[in-house]
Amino acid sequence: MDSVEETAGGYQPWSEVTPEAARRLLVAAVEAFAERGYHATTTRDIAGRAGMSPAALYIHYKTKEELLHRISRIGHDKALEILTTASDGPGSAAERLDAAVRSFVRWHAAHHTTARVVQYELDALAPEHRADIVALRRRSDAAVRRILADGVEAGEFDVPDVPGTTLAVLSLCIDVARWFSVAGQRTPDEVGALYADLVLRMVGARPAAPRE
Amino acid sequence: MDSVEETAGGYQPWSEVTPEAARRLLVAAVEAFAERGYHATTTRDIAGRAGMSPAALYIHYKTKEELLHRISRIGHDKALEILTTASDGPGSAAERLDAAVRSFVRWHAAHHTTARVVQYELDALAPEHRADIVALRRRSDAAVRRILADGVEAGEFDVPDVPGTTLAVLSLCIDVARWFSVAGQRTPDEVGALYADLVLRMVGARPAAPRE
DNA sequence: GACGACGCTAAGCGCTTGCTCACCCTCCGG
DNA sequence: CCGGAGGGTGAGCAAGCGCTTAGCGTCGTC
Repeated sequence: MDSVEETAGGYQPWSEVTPEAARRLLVAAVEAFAERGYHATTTRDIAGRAGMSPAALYIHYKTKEELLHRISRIGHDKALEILTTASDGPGSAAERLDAAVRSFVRWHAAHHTTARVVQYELDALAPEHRADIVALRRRSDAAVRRILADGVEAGEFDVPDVPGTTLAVLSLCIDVARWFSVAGQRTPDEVGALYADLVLRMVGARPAAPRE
Repeated sequence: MDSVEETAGGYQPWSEVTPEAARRLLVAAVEAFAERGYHATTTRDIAGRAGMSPAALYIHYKTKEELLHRISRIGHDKALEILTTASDGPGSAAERLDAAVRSFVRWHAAHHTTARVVQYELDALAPEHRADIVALRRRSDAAVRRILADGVEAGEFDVPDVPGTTLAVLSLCIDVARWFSVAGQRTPDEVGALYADLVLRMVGARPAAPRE
């Protein structure tokens, strides 16, 4: 597995996870969870990938579920940051929507192994942990909805159903994590560009967007 | 759980699964897999939901994985049938695309518990079993791509990247299974109508479609 | 150079898992 | 009234699970 290169070579090197051994375990867990799913992954497998004994995991994390929670939390923080940056940024609604979709999709493609865990292992979380993740997701939803609402108000967009379209846009972007690189041959940038274009069409963007 | 009503009251009553006890087990497995995921579901849980002892499962199915395979197979058959019916049907490309998305989405919403298992538990399948499911998915992809290609050729659609847009359309529809009814308040028909409209916008449909 | 503190391991506990097996009903043809 | 077949059960096996605990080596500190 060349996963070390992927995470170490790229950005987001999980720098917020501070004891180095804890970071190694977390990265190993991301790989394992993405590959086989949370429930099919054993603590022995995670520790093994990190080059440690099974017991080492419990020095840095109380349970296997806490590991998932940490991963989910960091990932959702990043996702929310991407969306709010675009949402609060300058430019027309179309430009902001383009930026939001483009960067959100690019992240899901480039970090599809992390994204897969973050987006598809939600209900393996304990109820309390799930609650604070769900709160983050609602804020992501709000960020996108705001762009759409702004665009409609400014007459830039034609969107009969703003909440429904918000849901569809987010759903479309998130699902990139499921299929990306299984199909191969597209770069994250290319997928981001394609999806930004498709979403602008979905909202019936009129002028503004300096593209195509 | 009122799942019995859902599957018995609606269409697709799993009538193709012939010994009645085997059908009860399969329906129980669909519920359990959709709720907790394949790996988190125990054979005791499945048998319990079907009102049987754990050992009864092995009279009708060789392994737990065979159960998943049967579910996946039936579901993918249904999904492919829906798409090819629309794809081979009469009407303009826009009308056929509308029908395809509308019915495909409606199915994913109405049978979201089945769809969730079918679409998101693929890699719990054994390699040989996965292979024949993947073949079915490729045919689904081809059905949608054909509609798009027809529309472009006829000058009805404006689609720069047909394979990429095909992927996006299918991805959008499939992901309905993930979020539907968790959010609540929309009927399968409403989601189908919304999504058909969004997809027609994505492909830049010009005239034809007698809608909106 | 004694000494905790810390990061880690070997061994293993208690429990659950997928699955099996010996046996038991119930039905039905003769 | 018998007998065999097939759907079903209770008990349980081997293996694997998440997690714990006793102890070990290696530090920095005085």
